[in-house]
Amino acid sequence: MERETAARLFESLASGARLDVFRLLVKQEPNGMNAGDIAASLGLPASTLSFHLKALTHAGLVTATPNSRFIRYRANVTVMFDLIGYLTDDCCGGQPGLCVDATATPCTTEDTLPSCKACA
Amino acid sequence: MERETAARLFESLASGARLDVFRLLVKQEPNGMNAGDIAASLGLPASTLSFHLKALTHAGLVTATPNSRFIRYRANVTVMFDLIGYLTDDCCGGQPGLCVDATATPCTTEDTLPSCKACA
DNA sequence: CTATCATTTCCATACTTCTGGAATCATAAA
DNA sequence: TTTATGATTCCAGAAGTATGGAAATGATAG
Repeated sequence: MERETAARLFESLASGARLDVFRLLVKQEPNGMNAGDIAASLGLPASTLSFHLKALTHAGLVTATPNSRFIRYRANVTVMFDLIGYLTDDCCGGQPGLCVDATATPCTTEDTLPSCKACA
Repeated sequence: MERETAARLFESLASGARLDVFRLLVKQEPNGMNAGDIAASLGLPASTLSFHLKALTHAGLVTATPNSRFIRYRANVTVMFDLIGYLTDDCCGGQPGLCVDATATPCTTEDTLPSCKACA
């Protein structure tokens, strides 16, 4: 991943409103939501939400697919995982056993999560 | 994690310079680096680097420990993993099998990575 | 005490982002 | 065609962020 791409992705998450939008869409995967439903769900004015949705889609964290008069927004979880991988890449210089022991459960199987690639 | 905390953390990563600094420190874990060495390594003016280090430490992603005339900076990987967990929390509404199948290797053991907690 | 060095703070300038009402666009139903 | 509705764009003011040279701070060595 390019550095400027990652910076743009993080910037698109650097506001409370956009975090709310993105996390809501992550929860709604893989169905997504219409802009109006997002606005109603979060209590945001339409123009404000549109501003933030544009930032998220332009960064690539969210996809927009028009459907008649509606536009369905979805979180792009692949990009999200790529971004996490970029952040944690070569963590601890690739030496195992140095990293934090954070407990968690992977998403689908035991080994499908991108993080700290070099620490294995 | 509080929403505003997460937004501040993402904002602290929303610039190419700060991404370079943080990723460099992630690689250097658990040793850290002095400000001067970071500046030399990345080719940044001292005042500019200080500005960005302040943003990272204020957000909590980086810790600073004075040591004689030097100040040693370290990446706070625990906060980083908490942030990843916040982003991926309740992914896909907690339903397994809906998420992307991203290939990766965990950091220390097979189950130490925080991500998509609800999808297990 | 003085010199030196690592780092931060100060400062002004330039630039970018955030917000939400009003206007606009686009699609679909009557 | 007219009307209603979902969604975006436009706009301007307010607020925040980035940059880097110069000055200040603070600690160590001689």
